[in-house]
Formats: sequence, C-alpha cells, structure tokens
Amino acid sequence: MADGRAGSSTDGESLLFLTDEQLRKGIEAMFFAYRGFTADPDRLLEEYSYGRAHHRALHFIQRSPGTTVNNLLSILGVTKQSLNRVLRTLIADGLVDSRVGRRDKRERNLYLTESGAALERRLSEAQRRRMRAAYRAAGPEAVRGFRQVLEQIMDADMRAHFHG
Amino acid sequence: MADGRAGSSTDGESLLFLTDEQLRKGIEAMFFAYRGFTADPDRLLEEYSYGRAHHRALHFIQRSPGTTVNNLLSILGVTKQSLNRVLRTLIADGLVDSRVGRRDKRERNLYLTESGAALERRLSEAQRRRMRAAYRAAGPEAVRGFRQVLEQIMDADMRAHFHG
DNA sequence: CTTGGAAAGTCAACAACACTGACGTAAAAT
DNA sequence: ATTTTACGTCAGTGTTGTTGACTTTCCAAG
Repeated sequence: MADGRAGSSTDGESLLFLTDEQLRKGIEAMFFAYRGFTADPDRLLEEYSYGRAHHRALHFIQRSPGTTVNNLLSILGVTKQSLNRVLRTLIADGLVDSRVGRRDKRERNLYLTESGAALERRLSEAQRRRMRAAYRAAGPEAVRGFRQVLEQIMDADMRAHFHG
Repeated sequence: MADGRAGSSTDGESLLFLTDEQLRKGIEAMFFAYRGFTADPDRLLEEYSYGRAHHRALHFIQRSPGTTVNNLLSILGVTKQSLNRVLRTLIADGLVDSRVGRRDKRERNLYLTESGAALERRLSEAQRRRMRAAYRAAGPEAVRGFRQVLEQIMDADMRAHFHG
C-alpha cells in the first residue's frame, strides 16, 4: 500500500496521475509523439536513401566533433558492425571525415565535412521546427515538466551521455 | 521577427526555452528516453522471439477489443502487409483471435485470447512500472507538461487516435 | 442481374538495420 | 613479450518495413 512520498494515503496532490489509465495515456503519447518526432527527418533522409541510423550518427558527430567510434557506440547503443555499416557509407559519400587519432593511433576521430554539416543542418532544422512549435504552444512550464519526465524515463547510464 | 505570442520581444516568460540549444537538449532527451521506454518490453519480447511490432499490435488490440485490421493499420501507420505478417504469427501462436466480421465478412475483428492478454499484461506492466517511477519522481505538474508537449509533437491526425 | 470498382486480406520479393560470431591489424598497456 | 583495446570486415540471421500482384467479398450503377 501507500506510496512513500509526502503525505498519507490520498494527499494534497492526489495520486490520480499515477493510475494505470493515466500511465497508458502516457505510453501512447510517447508512441505517437515519437512517430511525429522522426517524421520530418525521415522524409528528408529518403531523398538521400539514408535511414535514421545515418541521422543519429550525423547528429552525435555534430554535437561532439572529433568523437571516437567507441564513444559513439556507447551513446547509440548498437553493435560496432551496425554502426560501421552506416559510417562506411557516410565516409564514402564524403559526409564524414575519419582521422586517425593523434595521441592514440588506434582511435578514429570523426568529423562532419562541409556537406555532412549541411545535411545535418537540414535534418536538425526540420526536427527543431516541430519541437519549437510544440514548445511554443505548450509554454515554458510544460517544457520543464516534459524534460523532467523524459530524463526520469531514460536508463541511468544514458543520463550521463545526456548531460555534458 | 518576433513571436506572435503575448508580449513584445523579451517578455516575462523570456523565450530562452526556445533557443536551438534547448531544442537540441529536448531532441536528445526524446531519443534517450524512447530507448529506455522500450527497453523493458524489448527484453521480455526476446523470450518469445517477438519484436516491438508484436507488442504494438497486442497493445492496441487490448485497448480496443474487436478492432479491425484497417483501424489498426491507421493507428500503427504501417502497410497492411507488414501488419499482416505480425498478426499471422500472433494468431498462429494463439495470442490473437481473428473473427470474420458479422456485418461485413471482409473485415476481421481482432481479440486477445487469454494467453494473449497475459502477455500483453506482462509487457505493459513492465512499461508502466518505469513510467510510474518516472511520474512519481517528477510529480504531477511535470507530468502535465510532459503530456502537453508530447501531444503537440504528434502529427495532427494522430491526435484523433490518441483521444477516444 | 450483372458488371465493375473498392476494400480486406494473402503471397512473394526485396531493403534497411539491427544482431551474433569469427577473424585480422595495429597500437597501447601490463 | 604478452595481453588488451580500438577498429574494421566478412558471413549469416531476424525483425520490420516496403512495393507489386492476386483473391475474396461487398456494394452500387448500369
């Protein structure tokens, strides 16, 4: 029984937001929203016959220029064979530059080329446009809650990648 | 320029939550959170050698018993051939019951069998457990914002499926 | 009543992207 | 000198998506 948080059984906040029905709505909201979230980049990617995996790689290389393959692997949570297939095409197509590490020559430091950065910009601008509209419509208070809940949903070890 | 909402250029709410950096954090939060969101069911599904598509079908049949293939199609946003493959295995494995429509014999009305309902319960309970922990940690105010923003992110035609 | 179209579902072939397992090379660490 | 780490690659498999072609069923217009 009970809850462990402030208050007795039915406290001021009323725990109605924790009912199975409310949770089901949250689950479906995640499902439908994620589809919308990826819809715009997906359309653009078709033009290049790339997939979401390419988008993710471009995004995280843009975020951390010079990142290593291993670091990307732990962020994306896929196997190296899977990531390698994607990186290989991006490098072959001249969107990503892979340079042998200066300190540790086993490592490869990954950078976006100009055209890689250009595609990444198109993709993220499309995605940001939707997010911006959603944020604007919902307001800053809602956005704060949105971010708080999402951060709680992540696996703990992903939170490290999320910050910093 | 400007904004279109209440206030002049830098109004009370301050539009700092709409910066590209804030939007990028939101985008990454969606990415990392969605992985956590699906992680628990994914583990369970492995035991049955099913995938997410099976989970989605079970979920929405549970939500609307007797739903038709066509209705499921518009909710899930995939081709009927893709859904059919999934449904075929669920029916063959005795988790889903497909009954020829009474009025229209072209339609199939879909129901969960007892064992189908049992699996669906295991999957959704795992997913709810994580959502419940996240909701509880973030609080009802944050959950309200979470839901508001997600609803804005969805495509408009998905909002209809989301409600009622 | 018949014909023709729309809708529901099936079969076949194919692509994207994930997985495992095995192997190789080079560099760093012990 | 040996082991571990980082990266790349080859081969094989599975899920989930796609398109195209086909049957069955229903309904409505001729």
